Amino acid sequence: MVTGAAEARGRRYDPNLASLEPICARILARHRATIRVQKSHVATANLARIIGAVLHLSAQKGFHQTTLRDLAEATGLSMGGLYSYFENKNTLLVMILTEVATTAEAALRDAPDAVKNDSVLHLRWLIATHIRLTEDMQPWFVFAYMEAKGFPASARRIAVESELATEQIFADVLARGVAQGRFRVGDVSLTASLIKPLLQDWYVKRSKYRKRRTDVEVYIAAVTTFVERSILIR
Amino acid sequence: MVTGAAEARGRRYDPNLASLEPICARILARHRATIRVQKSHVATANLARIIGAVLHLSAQKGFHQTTLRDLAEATGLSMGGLYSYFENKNTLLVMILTEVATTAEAALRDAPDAVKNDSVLHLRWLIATHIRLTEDMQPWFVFAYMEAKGFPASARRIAVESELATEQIFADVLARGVAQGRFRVGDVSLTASLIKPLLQDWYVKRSKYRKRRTDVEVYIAAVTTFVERSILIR
DNA sequence: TAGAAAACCGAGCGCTTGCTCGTTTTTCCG
DNA sequence: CGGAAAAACGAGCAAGCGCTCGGTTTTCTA
Repeated sequence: MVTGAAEARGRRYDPNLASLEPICARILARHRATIRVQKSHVATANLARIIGAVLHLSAQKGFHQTTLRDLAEATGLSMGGLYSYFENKNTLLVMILTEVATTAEAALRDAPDAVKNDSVLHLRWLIATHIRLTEDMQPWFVFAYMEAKGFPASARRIAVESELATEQIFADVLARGVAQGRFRVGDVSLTASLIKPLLQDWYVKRSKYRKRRTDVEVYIAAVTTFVERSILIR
Repeated sequence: MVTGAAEARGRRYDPNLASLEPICARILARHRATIRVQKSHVATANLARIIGAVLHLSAQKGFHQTTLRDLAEATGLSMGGLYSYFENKNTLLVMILTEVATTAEAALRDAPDAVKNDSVLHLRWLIATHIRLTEDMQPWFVFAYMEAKGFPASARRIAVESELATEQIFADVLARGVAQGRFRVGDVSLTASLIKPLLQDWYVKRSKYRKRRTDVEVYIAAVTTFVERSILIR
């Protein structure tokens, strides 16, 4: 069971992808035009504090219930100071959503060639990478998952399209595996939609698994086994 | 594949469980002490309008973003009129959460005896019943799933405990099936936690499946096949 | 180290929110 | 039909919201 896990474990995604400061440097670059603070290291550091606080507070009471006064207190900045980093509260939401979407896509499309050539290994790699990435960026993914609703259609679309893009990556691998006679799958895209929630459960219900002391790698192994028993041709 | 679906399909849950008016009659009974409107049919009818509107508006913009003025307009009642049916906005949330929790538990514990005796049939029945129930009460379950967070710990506990109760029902059947030599399952409670998100996906991402024209029964069959291939001993 | 530029500050503005309460309308029944 | 009980009404209140802007502090450089 889960043979070849070693190969799949071999190369992970770039760790810079999932660390707060590098992410905020990328956000800064993307929003250079509207962020009024000039010095990059100051801007990056404060963005990290702001977004860290947004993620933390939103996880507790939700984004809408998080006020800018809460945020000021948590970051040590003032009301006015905050507004040098974003033009309005919605911008904050969009910053996070787009960053989650692009990071997820970048990480999942970056499989090593050796893995890409073998659909079984590739699926295994995708499962492991998705779970590890969302483990490292748990607050980000929870935020994108929970707060996307009820917002400017533009923001919602980012989240929905990202979800579909991820699903499509899985569907492609499934289709390839079927063509190669490795997988037995009735409806490829429906099966991909069944795998997705197995991956999402890890970050959406993270506290449940923490309480049960379920390890990430144990969860990865469980999902992998569960999926492979279901679709692998032996 | 999915043989014996006929038996499992034989008896469904009581349809009164999932219809708006009967549910609101139950809510009325539970909150008789605090609801100031005396006549039962008036109270039930208006409760149905109020809660229907809450579910509808919350699905669009979230519970917190739904104002009592929105609610007044949607129901045709006045601000003051609304307050004859609940003491504050949180009560509305608690009403819905508790009703979802008790209904889910009642429906899932109500398997026919013939089904209960066979762990494979029982698991099949649980999957089908869960998906059908959440299909019929989709707005309710989405509400409980999305809005539970960031609220008086009491309300959150209702949701979390309900989730665990459901999971336990599945775990029990899995354990029985393992004991009877019908299922091969490494970790019973971990497997139960993997089945749960497969069921939840149906109502959480309902619009995605609607867009793809995936039928409920097709989804039930897909989940059943997926799970059984994974754990059934052939 | 002086002075300009960059960063930060926070009281205050207009507006919305949950909720109340004195009043009006509707319902019911002798 | 009349009058009391039940139900519904909606303007108004205090509190809290996102956001601004004139002023202060910090940082950099010449």
